[in-house]
Order: sequence, then C-alpha cells, then structure tokens
Amino acid sequence: MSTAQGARARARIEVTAAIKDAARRQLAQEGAARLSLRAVARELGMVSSALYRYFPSRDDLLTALIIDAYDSLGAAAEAARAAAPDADPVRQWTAVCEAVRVWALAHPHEYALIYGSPVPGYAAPQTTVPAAARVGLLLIGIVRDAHRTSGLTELPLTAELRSEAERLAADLAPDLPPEAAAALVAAWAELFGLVGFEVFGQFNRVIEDREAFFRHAVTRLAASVGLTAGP
Amino acid sequence: MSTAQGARARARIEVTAAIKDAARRQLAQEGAARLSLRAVARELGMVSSALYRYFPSRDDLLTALIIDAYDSLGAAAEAARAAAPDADPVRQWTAVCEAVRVWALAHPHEYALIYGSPVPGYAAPQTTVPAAARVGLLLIGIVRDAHRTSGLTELPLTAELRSEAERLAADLAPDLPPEAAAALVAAWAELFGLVGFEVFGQFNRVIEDREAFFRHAVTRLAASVGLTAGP
DNA sequence: GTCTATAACGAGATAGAC
DNA sequence: GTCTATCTCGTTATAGAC
Repeated sequence: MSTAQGARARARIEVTAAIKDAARRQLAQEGAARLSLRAVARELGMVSSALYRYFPSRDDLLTALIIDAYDSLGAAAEAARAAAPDADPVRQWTAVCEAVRVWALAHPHEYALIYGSPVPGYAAPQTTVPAAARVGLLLIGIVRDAHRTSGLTELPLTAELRSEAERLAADLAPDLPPEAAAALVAAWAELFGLVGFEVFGQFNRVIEDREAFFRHAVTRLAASVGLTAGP
Repeated sequence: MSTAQGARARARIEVTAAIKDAARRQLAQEGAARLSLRAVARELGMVSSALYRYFPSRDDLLTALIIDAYDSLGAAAEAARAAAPDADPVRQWTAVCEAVRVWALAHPHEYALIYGSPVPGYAAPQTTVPAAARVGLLLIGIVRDAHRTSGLTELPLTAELRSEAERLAADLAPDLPPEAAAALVAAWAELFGLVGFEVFGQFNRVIEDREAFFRHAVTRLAASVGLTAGP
C-alpha cells in the first residue's frame, strides 16, 4: 500500500505540474488577468470542477505560478553567482544581473506576472514573500561579503535619508553601512527598471546592442553600491 | 451654420471625453486586458455599437487612453522642469523625476497601462511614439543644456559599448558625448524602475519613507549622467 | 452627413439541474 | 462529469432620427 500511496502522490504531483504548465501557456496567450480555470481544464481534457482538487481557486493557481516564477528566477540568479569567481564582487554582481535579464527575456510572461502590473482583484499572500526575496537577498549577500573582505568604496547619504537608511540597514544587513543599504535597494529597483524596459519593449528602436548596453549599465550599478573589482 | 457645426463638433468632443473617462474608470477596476466596450457603453447609457462612431475598435480606444496617459505624464514632467531654476540642472532633473513619481502614484492604473505589462493581443501603433517620448526628450534636454552651459562631469564607457553609445548619441543628441547618451538612457530606465517598484508595491514592507528614498536615488541618478548642482 | 438603436453573428464564460 | 440555458464579449449590417 505504500506503493499505492506513492503512486497516488506521484500522480498528484504530475497532474499539478500539468495544470501549472497549461496555465503558463495560457498566461502567455491571455495574460494573468484573463487566466481562466476552465480554459486550463479544457486544454488538459479535464472538467473544470476537477481542477479544484488541486487548486482551491483561481487565485491559488495564480499564487503557485507566482511562487514558481520567483523561485525559477531566484535559482537562475543563485546559480549565476555560484559560477562567478568568489574573489570578484563586481563579476558576481554583473553575473547575477545578467542572469536576471536572461531569465526575464526567456520567460517574459512570467516576468510580467511578478514584476509587471498587478493583477486586478488579486492580492499576493504572504507565502510569496520568501520566493520574492531571493534575488534581493542574493544582491545583499554579494555586497555584504565584499564589505567584509575587500571593503566598499565610500557612498554619499543625505541627512534627509539617514534615519530611513539606518532602518533599512538594520532590517537587511546590520553589518552594512546605512549608505550601502540605501544604495543597494535603489540599485535593486533600478536593475528591474533596465530589465523591464527591455522585456516590455520600451527599448525597441532605441537600443540596438542591448546586451552590451545592459552589461555597461549593471557595471555602473555595481559601482553605485560601492563594489570594486577583485584582483 | 458655423454654429451648428461648432455644436456638433463640441458634442463629439464631449462624448469622446466621456467615453475615455468611463474607460479609465473601467481600467482601474478590471485592468486593460479586460477593458470592455460594452461595459463602457453601459456605464454611459449608450448602446455598444454607438461607440464605434467614436472609436473604430477596442484597440483604438486603448490607443487613445495610452496616448492620453503619456501626454498627461509628459505635461506634468514638463511643467515641473519649467518651474525649476534654469541654472541648476540637478534641481531640474530631480524636479522632473519627482513629477513622474507623483503622477504615477496619482494615476497607478494609467501608469500600469503605459509602463506595466503589455496588454495581450494589443500592439501599440506608431502614433503613440511622440507622446511616449516626451519624458525621455525632457531628460535629454536637461543634460544637453547642462552640457552646453556648465558642462558635464566625465563618465566612463567600456570599449564594448562605444559603437552603440555613438549611435545612441547620434540619434538622441548629436552634441552630447557618447558616454552621456548611454548613461542617460540607462538612468531613464532606472528611473522607471524606482517608480514602478513603488507603484506596483514592491517596496511594501521594505521602504518606509519612500519620498526621501526616491529623492536620494534620483539625485544619484543625476550624478550618474554627469550633472552637477548649479550655483 | 452624423448619429443612435435594433438585431444579429460566433465565440466564450457561467450557473445550475441532472 | 455532463448538458443546457443564459450570460458576456467584439463586431457588423441595417434602419431610422436629427
């Protein structure tokens, strides 16, 4: 009976994966706002009520897709950092940024799901937070390690922002100077500005060699958080 | 008869505006993907086919909303520049950036329409280009004026990007050094990364004092394009 | 000529009875 | 799970009011 249970569990996992795959295909065609459980069921030859065995509501299916997207992006970014030389924080930074860009260009609809316009009527539950935080935490880790080992270049901080920057540093990385914490959050948002503009077509007819442009921009972002090239 | 024509023309303008207003209200509730001509007509007490006298198709209505949004944002940004001191390019830059942020926070759904995820099945026609370019051209103008009068600080440029940067400068502002042109385009995208993260909720539970944070970030963006404070 | 209303099409969603 | 009756949608053809 353990084999029977195992088979059942395996079947459940497979069907769940098939549902998510079909939903992702629908995401590409119709967008998240029009994601329809019925259409997903139709594509799978199932009846819509059967889907509710796997996802209690459309929003739960959306949540699963969002978490998967964040995790897929996060895994790609983490792998890129792991493959970059340990001693060079700028190389690590640019490797992570480039992995984000490559993933986004390969999965534009999932990118739109997590970094595009919010889906009307949908509010992301707290369960998405850990997956959503992965790329940010990775960037923090790079800067923190560089701070510990080779140090950061000095950064400016206006008086107006001091208390917010101190709160930020306390939350994100207590060992980091507040200047670096504030610069890090800004660079994080700016990175996704660059990626979003490319994925959503704002660079059409503006930039030709987008890869070179991006590499240059994220290198400057690395400098803006205080990173300097390793040996 | 000129009065009769004027009355007709005025009525047409008024009805057109009412349709767009209702459509904007629908945009906020349902999102662009679900914008429905019939719902707009219903809200106005019209019949759906009557709308076709004003907009030949749903996509044309969307296009009109997009152009209006770009123009509203562009006008706000241009007014902010005009109100900032002529002699201080950094103040002008931050004034424009802050106007973009304020407009986006006041019109989140229209912001999503123009800088969020693309609407599935909709391709923006070339007629949106002039309106879409207004903010970018404004930022270019600030940097170009600063270059002419007070000069820019020196900027780096990798060999890899040189040809792209030269093409960019030739397209956008032939009098600007290629370094500044490349930095400008990057800062432009990064600005909308900052704004998008705030409007779309990515800063929730991360940044408290978003206004101070934003001001600090765009001041650093101004430096990244070579601007220095005036007298 | 300019506009609105009626009716219809084909496609798809939805709710409920069975 | 299935079937059906009733919604929605974008769009068009047509007829008539101003």
